[in-house]
Amino acid sequence: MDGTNQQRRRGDTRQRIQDVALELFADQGYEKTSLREIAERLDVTKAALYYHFKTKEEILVSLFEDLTRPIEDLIEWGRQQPHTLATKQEIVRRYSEALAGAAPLFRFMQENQATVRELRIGEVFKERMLRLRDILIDPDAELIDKVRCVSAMFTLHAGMFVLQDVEGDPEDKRKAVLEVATDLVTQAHQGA
Amino acid sequence: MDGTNQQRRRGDTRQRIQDVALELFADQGYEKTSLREIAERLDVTKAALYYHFKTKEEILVSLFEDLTRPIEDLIEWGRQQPHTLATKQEIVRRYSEALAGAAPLFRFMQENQATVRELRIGEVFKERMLRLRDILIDPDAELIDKVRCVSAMFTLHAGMFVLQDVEGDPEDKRKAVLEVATDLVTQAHQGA
Amino acid sequence: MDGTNQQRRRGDTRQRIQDVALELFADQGYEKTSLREIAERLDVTKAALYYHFKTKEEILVSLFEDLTRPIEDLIEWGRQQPHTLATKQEIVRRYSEALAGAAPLFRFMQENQATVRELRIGEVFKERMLRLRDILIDPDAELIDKVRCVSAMFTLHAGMFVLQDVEGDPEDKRKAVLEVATDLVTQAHQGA
Amino acid sequence: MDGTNQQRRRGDTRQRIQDVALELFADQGYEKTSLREIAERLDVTKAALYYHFKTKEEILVSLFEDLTRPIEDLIEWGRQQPHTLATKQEIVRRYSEALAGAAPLFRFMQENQATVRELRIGEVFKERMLRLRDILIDPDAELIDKVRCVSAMFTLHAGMFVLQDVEGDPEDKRKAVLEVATDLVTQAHQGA
DNA sequence: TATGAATGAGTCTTCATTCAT
DNA sequence: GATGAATGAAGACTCATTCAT
Repeated sequence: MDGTNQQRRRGDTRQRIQDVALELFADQGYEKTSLREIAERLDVTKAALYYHFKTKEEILVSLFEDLTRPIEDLIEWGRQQPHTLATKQEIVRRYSEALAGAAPLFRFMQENQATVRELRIGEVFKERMLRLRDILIDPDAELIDKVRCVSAMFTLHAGMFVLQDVEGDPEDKRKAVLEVATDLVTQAHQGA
Repeated sequence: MDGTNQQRRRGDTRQRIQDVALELFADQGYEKTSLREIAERLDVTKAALYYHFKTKEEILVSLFEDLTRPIEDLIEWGRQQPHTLATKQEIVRRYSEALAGAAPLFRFMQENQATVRELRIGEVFKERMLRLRDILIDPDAELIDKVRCVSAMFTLHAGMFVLQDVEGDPEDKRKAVLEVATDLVTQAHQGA
Repeated sequence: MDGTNQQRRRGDTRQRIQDVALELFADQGYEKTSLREIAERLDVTKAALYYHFKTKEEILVSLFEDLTRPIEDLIEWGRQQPHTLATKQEIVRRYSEALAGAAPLFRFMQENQATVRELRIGEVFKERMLRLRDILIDPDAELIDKVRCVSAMFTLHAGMFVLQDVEGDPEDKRKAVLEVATDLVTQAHQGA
Repeated sequence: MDGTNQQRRRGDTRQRIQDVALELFADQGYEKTSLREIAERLDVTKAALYYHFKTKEEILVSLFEDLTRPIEDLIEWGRQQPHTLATKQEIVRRYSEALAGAAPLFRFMQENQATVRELRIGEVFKERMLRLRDILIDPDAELIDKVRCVSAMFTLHAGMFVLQDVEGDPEDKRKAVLEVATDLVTQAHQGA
């Protein structure tokens, strides 16, 4: 009976560590999640974690890299497009989808900014956000339009989590969030 | 010269603890800030902190209570007004000002959500935000208008910090953020 | 209304400290009772305790001295009597009464022996017990009779506390304990 | 020479912790024995203790469980016997032996009652003593006979430690204590 | 692929005590 | 007859990390 479970666990320990770690990081925060806790949940020893990852931070880095590759790709694609309104709207649309695919990670990033800032992924993430901003808004745009863009990005990032206690279908909510963000970017593009 | 310092330190240690704690909490996060660090900065012993505050969390609670009283008052005021568009705009305007007066604390709340959620102030803050939301938007409004309101609140909370690397006068930035938030609330009020 | 209380508290703080301390020491043990706790119960500051007593241990010493004076006197009296059976029985009877008059302290001594042993009163108490033993039993008596005497003393000391969960009038219990102890001493006196 | 020591230390650290802890607990009391002290004696770090035991209390619990199993068994056996005088005497005899096998622990329990009462083992121990009492004496017996039984138990528990400064062979002393306890139980059984 | 055993640095917190006022 | 403010030492406990096996 346990045989199947044991079998299945062969070879995918690394993946299971990532899964549990992400869940706990997102739930409790990075600092409050200890390697002991992760190990206990998986029924392995702490030392086993160190076979798969060099440090605690490395677990997070691996999650970040694995889960945000689509976003990295999206942004790189965006930089090579003409910065038309259509492109911007397309970017926002695809960004919204990408976020939905890695929701727990982004919830984590959102809720642990102080911690993330000190970590390796903090730098990477920040720089990525700046590249995204530079696609969505011209550096010479009016201040208020910059704010609109930043607001759109924030809405995308945080919208979902904050709406958790609002009733309604998650996909409907995502669409609503997307629409508001698109509006903001559109207004920003057209200037006051 | 030390004489004056010593003199001045008489009786205001509690305040000085709060000041240093807020700075460190906002800078490094709650968990990464140890009481040892706070004490060292003040050149007192850890035990001295415990003379003034019962626990580490109490320091944070005291900061929260001292600094967010105007906001609590504002929200209570708002609940007693008719929920007209004008009221909503007034609330947003005054909220923006109140936030500016406690910027470091709000930066802290924003960047340490995972931590704050487990703390006593997390509950209080969340409940306050819900009250604010209920002033800004009708519970029966369209989903998208709810999102607009939430987006407005987020814009106010996070706008300033995210714009830190954008050049420009802080007060100008605040005005821009306020304008975007006001727009969102206004759109939300008028429905699609 | 508080005036009377305040009035009454004038000048008897020392006594009140002793009362509260004894209660807490007996209830929770010496180490687990902090001066903070005592002070809080009395609604004074810790420093006030130090006005009346030089150290924590001194509070205990004062309790011991105040409450065990009758016992000290009793033992001194006993030493000057002829060591007849009648004397021994009389000693036991009066010891039982003396104990009842300082029950909380003796409960404390009984339940905190490890602690008391390291304290100043430990030595005094032990030496007193040896003097009592030497009254109750001849140094050349059979081993078993010595045990009987020690057992009698223990019965007196611990009997009451252990019988707390037995129903019945406290004074009846004391009488029963006294009778058993007297029996033991009598048997010891008469030898096998 | 250190080689052998090192060798020997492999794998029996848990046991060594228990040994040292029991010695120190019995000697100085529970509260006055710090984990630092235990660790230093063993030449390991405090953290090593926490690898083997979850808390300080757990060390004590493990000692209690390991050392009092025979007593638990004895009492369970006793409950299933008819409560005749012979059974009672047999119980007392075997209890005396069991105590001798765990003398330091019982000395500890005896001398740290206030502390033990607040600990997990306090409950267990108290309940065990009540079961023993219920074997030795009928709940409807005269008060004085109840006292005799309690006195017998106390004599067994405390007798040995108190006789430490009396000269004589330890086994002789144990026998004498046993005899006094047996007498008391016998008298109690036969009623006044 | 893991585990068992351990470490060193650090955490928050509590305590008895002191002393100027 | 007390308080306010502080200290130094110590407490139990947790953590990320290491390494021989």
